[in-house]
Amino acid sequence: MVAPVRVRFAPSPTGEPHVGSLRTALFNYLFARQHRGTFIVRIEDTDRSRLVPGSDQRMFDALAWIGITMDEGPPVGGPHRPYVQSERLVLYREHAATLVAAGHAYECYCTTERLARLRAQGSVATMYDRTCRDLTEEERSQRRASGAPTVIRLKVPESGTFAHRDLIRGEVSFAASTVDDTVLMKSDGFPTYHLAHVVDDHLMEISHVIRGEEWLPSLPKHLCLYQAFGWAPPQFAHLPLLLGKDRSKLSKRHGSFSVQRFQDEGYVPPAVANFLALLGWNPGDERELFTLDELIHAFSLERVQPSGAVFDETKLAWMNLQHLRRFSDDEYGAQVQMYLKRIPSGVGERPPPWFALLARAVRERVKRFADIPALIGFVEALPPYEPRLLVPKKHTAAQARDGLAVARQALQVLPEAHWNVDAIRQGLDQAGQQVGDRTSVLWTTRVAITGQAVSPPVYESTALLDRAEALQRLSVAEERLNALR
RNA sequence: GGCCCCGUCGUCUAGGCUGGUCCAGGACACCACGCUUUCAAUGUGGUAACACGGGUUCGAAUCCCGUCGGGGCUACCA
Repeated sequence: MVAPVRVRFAPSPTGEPHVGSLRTALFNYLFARQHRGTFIVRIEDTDRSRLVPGSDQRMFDALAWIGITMDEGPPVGGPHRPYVQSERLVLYREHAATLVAAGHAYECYCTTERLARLRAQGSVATMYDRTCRDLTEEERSQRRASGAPTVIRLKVPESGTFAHRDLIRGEVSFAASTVDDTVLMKSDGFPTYHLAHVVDDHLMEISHVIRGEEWLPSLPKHLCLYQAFGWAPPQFAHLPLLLGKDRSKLSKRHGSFSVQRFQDEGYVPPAVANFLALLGWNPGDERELFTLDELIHAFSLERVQPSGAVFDETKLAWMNLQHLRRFSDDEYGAQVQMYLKRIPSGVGERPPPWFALLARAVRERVKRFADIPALIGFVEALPPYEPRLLVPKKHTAAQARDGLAVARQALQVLPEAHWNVDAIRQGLDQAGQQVGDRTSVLWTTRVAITGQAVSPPVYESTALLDRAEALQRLSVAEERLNALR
């Protein structure tokens, strides 16, 4: 019987949730669910200077948005509460004291100024010079009496090797001589990430630590801590980094990659989850469209790649369209309605059927909801256009005038109650037959209705307008055509 | 500088552990043509990669060594 799977996602509440964090959360979640394990969220807020109030809640919202549910964490509680590190300070102090008492850690009285100077001059080694490591008891009480700020440092063995079998990279090892005597407890009484993380993971019985590759260099420190405490370390899996176009770690330099931004641009949660999952993982066959549930079944840590992955938004957009297709017109319309309400779109109040119609008009020509407003701007106001635009290529103004006239007649006979796409399509198609030239009917109508050469389909575009408004625009167009010589 | 990780089409990747079926497969993007007298979507076709150099072997994208390249970390931040 193997130990139950317990994984955790441990974000720092330092700002807007980022897609990189979301991916780490997702991999942890998929792994937990697949193994019928437990997914825990823990807030790592040990750095008071970088704390941004409210960002923990933003992160919970981002997780919920993409469909990740947590089994233990600040909002839901759990057997190992509290799940916020700033509320667990006593625990860290006790454990740090234990380490000092056992000779695995020591107090350090060096000032930050001295340490900075040390780093500045030493171009070779940037590690702590261990000045306070072997002080006598007398020397220590002397320093303490002088009121010097104190930190606690890990006493790393001078020789030996820290090795571990990473689930994604295989054997990784570090010579103890290259491992720094890291600070465990800061002078403000808060633990550093290293101490808090190891203590919590052990206390919370974490079985697998799945985190970004940027943590790989601190693995030996953590292994050293487990050793010092006499605890068995969990398994580790270091995920490949998410990269920008220039192949460096995704950061602000590359623009915004906040979860918020993707919501604002109208990407849907299953598409984002699908895309993020495929960054560094693949199912081993040629499938690439997955729902969250399908991901849970297909996922495996063994199939996660070790090399970094460039975040290609073009592919995300394509994938978004694929997921958008799973909505019916009504569902799609409802989503768009909610979306347009969130952003300033210029689209006024409309009944749900109107949005279903809108869905029909735009759904195959839009990859993200953010592209919709530009496509349907003509609905609220007819854009100015050159009368010449009404004349199709290889046609004369007279032909256009005829086509338009027949089109208007065909639509005019439609009563208000029959003002719908099907009737409009029928009317215009018949008009086209009557004239014997579809182009002169359809093209002129398109321009008259939308004021543009490029627009959603004529029938839908026309139906999106009120009957009176549509007829009005056709009349206007006829006049412009008449004025054309 | 030091430590560590990584290296297949522009991008995401399959294949590598168990060498031959890979003159390297799929997807996004791109190009061409078809459909549609809009745009898009879609269909068909196409361009495009095993970083380099040595080994091992009858045979290497696959194993070994080296080089080069890229990235991460190097705080009383996570």
